Amino acid sequence: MKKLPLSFYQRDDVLQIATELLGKILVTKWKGIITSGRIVECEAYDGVIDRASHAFAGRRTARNEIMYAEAGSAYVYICYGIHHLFNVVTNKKDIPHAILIRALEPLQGINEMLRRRKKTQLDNLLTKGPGSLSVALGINVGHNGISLRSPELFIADDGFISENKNIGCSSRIGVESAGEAAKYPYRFYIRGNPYVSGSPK
DNA sequence: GAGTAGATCCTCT
DNA sequence: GAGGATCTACTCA
Repeated sequence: MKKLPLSFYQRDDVLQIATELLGKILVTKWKGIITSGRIVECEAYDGVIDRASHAFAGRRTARNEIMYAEAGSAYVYICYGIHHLFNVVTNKKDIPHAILIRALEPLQGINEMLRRRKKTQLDNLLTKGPGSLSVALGINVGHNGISLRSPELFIADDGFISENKNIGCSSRIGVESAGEAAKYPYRFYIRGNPYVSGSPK
């Protein structure tokens, strides 16, 4: 299992990167405690031309500044006052592409994830949905801007065979008010995986 | 099992 | 002052 190189994140095609992120492993290691999960669902946000993106039309504020930073950074922000959403920043500096990680399949540290989620038994809701997986992996806004190749938080490839992914594609979730952009087929997921959020298609 | 409402607070207008 | 890249519990069937 090895960390993804920066060149993985620095490419132009955010949709391509999003599909390739499926099957990769997101790992956090806070205070020596490792938790990890395989990425089974994500959504691409296509920078300034995507109305659903925080950076639509070049908006640049203190909150979304990280979207304009170097590829391979983590963009974490709070939604609805409660949920911490974890994004991967891609493309070159000053091009605000990002990919929202929406669901994981738990791998390591399941007991710790259960404790963080205040659950007693593993079910397929543990890391389903962007707010839930952030809690399970211990991610919060304090991690905004850190590198995805740091010792505490990184994305790795364990050789998951891409041909077996069986990738599904649909419109994004929770962006109904974004007009035309709400219809873009920018959500990608692994078909049949029980940890994918929303209704399976 | 499906549908709905409430939680809760930071950010930008 | 409004609204948001959501989750959960509760109702009803």
